[in-house]
Amino acid sequence: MAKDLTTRKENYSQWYNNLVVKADLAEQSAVRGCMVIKPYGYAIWEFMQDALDKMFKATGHVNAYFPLFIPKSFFGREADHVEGFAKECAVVTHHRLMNDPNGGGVVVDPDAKLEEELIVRPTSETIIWDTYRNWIKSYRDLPILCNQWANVVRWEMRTRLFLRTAEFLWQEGHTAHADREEAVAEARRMLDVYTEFAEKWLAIPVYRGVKSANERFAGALDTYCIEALMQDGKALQAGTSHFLGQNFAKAFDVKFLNKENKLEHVWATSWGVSTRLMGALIMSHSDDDGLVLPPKIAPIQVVIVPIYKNDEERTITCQRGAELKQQLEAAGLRVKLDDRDNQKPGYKFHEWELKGVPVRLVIGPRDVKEGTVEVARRDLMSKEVMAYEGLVAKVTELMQAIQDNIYQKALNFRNDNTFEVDTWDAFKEQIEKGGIVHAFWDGTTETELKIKEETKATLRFIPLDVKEENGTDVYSGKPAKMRVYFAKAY
RNA sequence: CGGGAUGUAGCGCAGCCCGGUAGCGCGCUUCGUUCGGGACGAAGAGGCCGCAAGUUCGAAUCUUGUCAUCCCGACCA
Repeated sequence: MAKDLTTRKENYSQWYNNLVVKADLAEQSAVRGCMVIKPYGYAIWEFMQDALDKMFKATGHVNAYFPLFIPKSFFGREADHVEGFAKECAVVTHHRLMNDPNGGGVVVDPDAKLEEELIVRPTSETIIWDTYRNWIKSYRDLPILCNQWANVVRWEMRTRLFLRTAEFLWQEGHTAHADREEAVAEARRMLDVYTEFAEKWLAIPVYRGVKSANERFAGALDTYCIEALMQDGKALQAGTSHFLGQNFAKAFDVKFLNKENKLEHVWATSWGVSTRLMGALIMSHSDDDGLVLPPKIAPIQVVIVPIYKNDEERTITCQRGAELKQQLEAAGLRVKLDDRDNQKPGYKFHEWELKGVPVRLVIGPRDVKEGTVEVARRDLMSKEVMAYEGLVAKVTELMQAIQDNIYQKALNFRNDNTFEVDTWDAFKEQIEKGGIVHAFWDGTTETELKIKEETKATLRFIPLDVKEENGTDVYSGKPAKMRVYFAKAY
């Protein structure tokens, strides 16, 4: 176990907070609820951004940027939307500071009050749809497939590093379409993109589904989601894609002339993932020794640690290490040679394990003489001695093997912790223990809320293409047509 | 917004009950010895004790106020 890292069993939430800070991913800032993302954590986010951005572009999307500030009046236009976000908005009321004439330091200049307050965006539907009105006149202007990488602010009561911060980074796609079918297809397509990203890159298996009316995004007709299961048995919503219908087009008067020369409202989607994925990544794979990063998004994929007793040995092992680094980099790997002279090998081993580097190569004088290298895997915490010859190919293969193993392990955990239950007692008992529960639901919000009240479990999603079958609701005992998934969630 | 807790060196903490001018561990700096799983020795640097009043000859310590943060809930990506 890593020094000073709380174990998961001891206190899962403390383990998480501890790990985020110790692995140098992020730390609390001077501003309540806002974090500083440190270089190592930000590097992971950049790999996420890079992969997602490529996938967005491959599916025909382009990037744009819209303002941070939104006129207050915009929020009133869509009733559900304002209700959903009103309680967590940061509001700008003034535009100038001054020195307090009474010597109280810098104060807000009361003469600099804004005519209309500005809301720091909690999400950008309103400002974007106000803009789209000017962009869209004809069916020939559609579809619009825009994404933006941005920060947003939601004034949360209680925050946690990456999982829920007052300010967070995300991408938000906002698309406009000529008809309903195309918009629904777009929302579904982006759910596919998120699924692929979560599973192939982050090695996080996800369930795909649609939210109940109660859990739907404010202003959406349908909210599709990917849900992941964390190691403590709680679910985490990892991404959402919304079919917005014509709600925003109506609220912002966005119409187009169709082929029949008739004026119609535009159909919309929006979809996003955030730095919350960092939290999902950490909680899916990491252990009591620290982070476990899937090779595809690990800022450092291979770390090389030289072992030596004197200057001469230091020279030859570092030389061999540098040579190996060059070869690995030529093969496209991200490599760090840890030639610091002020730390002993043991210290370095623990540090890189804490930071989740997938593979560690150790080169001592013995290895140089015998043409070998010690190869250690972070995911298995195993090590073996391999020949220096042909090592590049072996390490390259290891990357995929580790990526697959991490995914498989998470998938097994997820499957082992998804339970089908048919009685209310079994439901309560299982929710208490943790995991995802698959049970019959009568389809009413009333039942959903009662279940939440009594067990704190929420209806996470209704599976896509859910099969209709007859059963009885696990709570109400009323006839039910389908099984859905419940869990306690982040 | 309810409940709990904490503010003393970069980090983690002790000292407070019983007032007398601040200490420990880690880290940091320099030198030497070390180096195949978190090294050791020696010598150093670093703090108006969250802030503001009050009591007192004297406050990290007592009183009052205030600010902030963290944790657990309710709400949310």
